[in-house]
Amino acid sequence: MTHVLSAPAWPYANGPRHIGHVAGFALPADVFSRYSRMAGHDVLMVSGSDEHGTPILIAADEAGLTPQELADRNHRLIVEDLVSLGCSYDLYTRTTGGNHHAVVQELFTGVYENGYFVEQTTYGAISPSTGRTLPDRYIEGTCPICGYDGARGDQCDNCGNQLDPADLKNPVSRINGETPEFRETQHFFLDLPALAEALGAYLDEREATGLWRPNVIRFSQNILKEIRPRAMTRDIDWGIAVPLDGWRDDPAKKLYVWFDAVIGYLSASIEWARRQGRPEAWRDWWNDPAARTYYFMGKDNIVFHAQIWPAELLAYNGQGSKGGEQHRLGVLNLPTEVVSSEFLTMEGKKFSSSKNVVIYVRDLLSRYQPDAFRYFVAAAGPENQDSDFTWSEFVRRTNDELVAGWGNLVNRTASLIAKNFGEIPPAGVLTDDDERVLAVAEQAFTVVGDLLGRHRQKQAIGEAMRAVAEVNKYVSDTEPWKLKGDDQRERLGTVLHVVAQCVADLNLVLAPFLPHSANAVDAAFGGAGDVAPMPRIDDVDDLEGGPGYPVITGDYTDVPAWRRRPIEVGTPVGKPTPVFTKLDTAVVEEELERLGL
RNA sequence: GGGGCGGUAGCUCAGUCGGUUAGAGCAGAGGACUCAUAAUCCUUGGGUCGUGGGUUCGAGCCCCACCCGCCCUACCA
Repeated sequence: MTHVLSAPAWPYANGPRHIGHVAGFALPADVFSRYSRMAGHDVLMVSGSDEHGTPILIAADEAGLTPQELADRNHRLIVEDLVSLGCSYDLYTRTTGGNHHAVVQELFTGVYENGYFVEQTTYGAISPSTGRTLPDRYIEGTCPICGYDGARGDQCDNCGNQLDPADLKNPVSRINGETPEFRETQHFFLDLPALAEALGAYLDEREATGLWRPNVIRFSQNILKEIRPRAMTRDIDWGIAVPLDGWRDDPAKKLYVWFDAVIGYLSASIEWARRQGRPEAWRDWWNDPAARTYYFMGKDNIVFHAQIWPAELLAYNGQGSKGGEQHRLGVLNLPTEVVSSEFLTMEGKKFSSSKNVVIYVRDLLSRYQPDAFRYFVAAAGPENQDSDFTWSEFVRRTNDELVAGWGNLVNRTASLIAKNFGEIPPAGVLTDDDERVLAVAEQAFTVVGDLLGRHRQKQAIGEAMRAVAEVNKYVSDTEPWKLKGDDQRERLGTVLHVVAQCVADLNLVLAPFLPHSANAVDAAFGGAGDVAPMPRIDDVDDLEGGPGYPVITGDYTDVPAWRRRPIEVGTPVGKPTPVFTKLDTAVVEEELERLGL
């Protein structure tokens, strides 16, 4: 019984999220969380919408909304999508909440008091009309190297060189066309060099566990070599105030969005505890060194989770080369494991909303079952390397593996039982074949559980499906439909009892992957249909008096244990309706057309 | 340009410490069965392991170079 923090990345709220996003963090984290709860751990799964930063401002301007209005709208959309997918967050909140602001300022203050912020003057582009930082990528001009006139401030798309925006000829803002002003400005930099030694020691210790994916640990070690102080404030009017005199009331200076976003894991844990009425309960996951904390994200976020976030924690803890003191939140745990996925592409291309190379979560869920998509992601997602979502492969996986493999086993089993007994029959004497297939199903808990604990979900679901195939084979081999007549009645009951037990076992094993259908399968065999608890949306008040907002939460304490649960003889089983929908292969054409392919 | 990861059957991928004849699923071919959403089960063909060198008794695996894809190298998130 361990405290396990499951921390999926915070979706950015500048628009609805596409399937590539959820494939990289929300779904793997949910599978892991669901499994961990069944395995008996105290799981806290927290995340939320990331709502600060320049892209939100720009999207709001384009939509004619305030940033808060835009964030409100997208937060609600993302909440609905994640609930539709069945992601079992204990709390899914947002970074514009009052609690988050307070926790971020506490972290900033602790880091500041420990001496890990250095104030530096930088030279950067500012929009004269708004006073906002103009990030490099939002400046356009003529490339000083090749003369291409559509070069971005960070890089020229024509010659590929990296640029300094101050060197661009005729620089203009891509946002409103005005000429940016390059001027000096004061910012707080996180003193990463002063934390580098502690970070290195931390990564060495993590590497020694052998648990991190090799590319993640190697990459993390590598970026440590060229570590520099990094600005943690911005010239922007949308974000969290810098809690220092002279800064606090400056409307044009806010904390850098990434400084606050990663703190969300902590603030959401605290928010969860406060909403539980047990305001100190979060400490079990954050102050107890025996707790384990797992962070799920795409590979582009490794630097923020394996360097910036641990650095913020070390600085707050006073564990860098400058020392320091403990603060109100105590000594906080660094990530046990940074579980980074690769990228999902779509029909061989990178996702791009602007080019219509995109499938939004809600579009997919409006036409297909959430578990069909969850199956695809678990079996063919970007766990270790980039993987490609194609509609033909989605249809094939759904029809040939989910429907024809697992769905068919469920259906034929329930059908045979309904037809012959109408309830779970008792088992008589077991043959070697009976014992063998029962062992396969029971061993699936060990095999699949071990893989899930090590974040090898592809292999895990593969092993589960291999067990499904073995049980299908057992049904074909024993031919229960041929066992007619009174003298074979007991044998028929035995076979069907054995298959029903195997189906019940595998249904629990598959529940982390396929929670919606796990409940449907459970119900088809006379259960309560509650083996996989589902999240819900609550509209809550802000804890610091701000406007209320929707959150995802749920009660997941009452889950079946990760082991065989003997089926009960006499449980009524009626004629089943198929759990999974077989897809017409014509949908491939339809969907490709929708994408203009 | 620098750093990292990957390239294995038509497709998607596995391949442990260097060790016998490189595996699985799907697709293809043939057969069995009829409980089941024409699902299931059995048999079977299919490979210059990106390219070229090297180390070794032995290389998919280790070393070097190159080609291709992706990520990072940003004040995007």
